[in-house]
Amino acid sequence: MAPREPRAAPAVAEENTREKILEAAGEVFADQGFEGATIRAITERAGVNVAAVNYHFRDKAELYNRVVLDACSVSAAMQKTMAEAVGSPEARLRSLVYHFMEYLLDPTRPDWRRKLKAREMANPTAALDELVEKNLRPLREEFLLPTLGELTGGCFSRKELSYIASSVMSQCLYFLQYQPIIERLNPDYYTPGKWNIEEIADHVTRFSLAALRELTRQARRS
Amino acid sequence: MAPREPRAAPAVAEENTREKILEAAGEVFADQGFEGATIRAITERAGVNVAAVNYHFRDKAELYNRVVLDACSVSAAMQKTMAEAVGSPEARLRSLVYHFMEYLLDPTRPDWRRKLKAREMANPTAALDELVEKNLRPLREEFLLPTLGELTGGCFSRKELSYIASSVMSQCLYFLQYQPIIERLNPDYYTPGKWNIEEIADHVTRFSLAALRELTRQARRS
DNA sequence: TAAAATGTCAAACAATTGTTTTAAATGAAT
DNA sequence: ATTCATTTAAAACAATTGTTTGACATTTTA
Repeated sequence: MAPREPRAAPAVAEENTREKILEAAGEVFADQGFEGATIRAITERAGVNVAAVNYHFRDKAELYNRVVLDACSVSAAMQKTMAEAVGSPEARLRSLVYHFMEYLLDPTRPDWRRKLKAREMANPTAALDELVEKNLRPLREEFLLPTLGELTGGCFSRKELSYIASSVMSQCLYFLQYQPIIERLNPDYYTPGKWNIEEIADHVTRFSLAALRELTRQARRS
Repeated sequence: MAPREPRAAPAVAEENTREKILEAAGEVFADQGFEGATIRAITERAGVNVAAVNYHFRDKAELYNRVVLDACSVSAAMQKTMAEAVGSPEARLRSLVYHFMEYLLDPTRPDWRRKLKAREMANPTAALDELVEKNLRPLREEFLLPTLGELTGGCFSRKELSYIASSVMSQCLYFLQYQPIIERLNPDYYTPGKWNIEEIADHVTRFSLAALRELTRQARRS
């Protein structure tokens, strides 16, 4: 029997069984993937009964969906800081890049969220659609593209701007998705788990702004 | 269900069972991942018996290893074209980007290689070490970093150059790894499965060269 | 030609999978 | 105290998993 709407206060003592499952499932799914993770591994780590998953969530698939959406949902805090971004287009781009990277790499949160995002992007399920529509597309359409348009003074078509936006976003995403490669390729100045977000965001912004300035200059010349 | 094959003569000569398994395993592993793929799905697609996998390969794990290493090995052709790259640093960077993207996206080969690479990078096994050491590091150390050094006239430290190299590579890798996102984000000018490598490589090169030129100019000014 | 070797197959194996069932607790409402 | 929905737990379920078995057919070897 499925749990009904919280009409009244939760009957039995701990509502935390559900939360314990979500937390444990995040770790196991990130490590083993959807197929590799077993309900028994999840419930064991959570210290609850096997049947709890099918009770609190319809089945394994819905549990996975819930976990992915929770892990990928952009925090309200970031939404706000981006919406509030003011000042010169350069400053706005810098703020955008910084907060996007902060969202991607957030070192204050357990690392399984990063793994799960990477896994989902490399091997998408239905959850990716929501991730794109709710997080990435608004970021791009409402903040990134307009800002890039300003920075280039309307010199470029939408398609060209789209490519440029990809170049900016790709640099941010690189440090999320390719962490296993970066660890191997740059062991000299990369210490695992400790991202220098400030430094990375600074480079990405500088590199991108430099490209934009030069591209605009070239476009104006012709 | 006994399709009753026409007494297919199985004997010593038929080495192609092994090849059929490898090909089918590539597709299934790319689609379902290691855990999600079942030996029965593989052998069914290959049109061979279930026991064939355990006969020709020790077990499922060894089959996966064999498939991944085959898929990720860089072609000798690309090694050669990169080694032969001559001309101005700008031309060399362009050639580098183009051939790297060609290696990543190679549309003449079945798409499961791309998927498998993406999967491996997001969720590395021991095979990733070989991929990095044999493919990515030589590319970076022998071709990318020296070329970038020339283009910036020695204005930057190794660490700064390393960041710049990351920016260039990230743009290339983006179109490999984030294909599911690109499909959703840019349905207007992206047609699934048909990459315009020429166009993408052209943009990446132009964007990167523009950034390098402006960055160098700024560095010289101070 | 006889015997060993090789490759393939259907069938069965033991283990594990996600899920369901059944029953026992628990706390709030009557 | 009784009722009742909600939550947990143990056991059983049917299906699927990777792997092994043993027989059969073919080739190679001697």
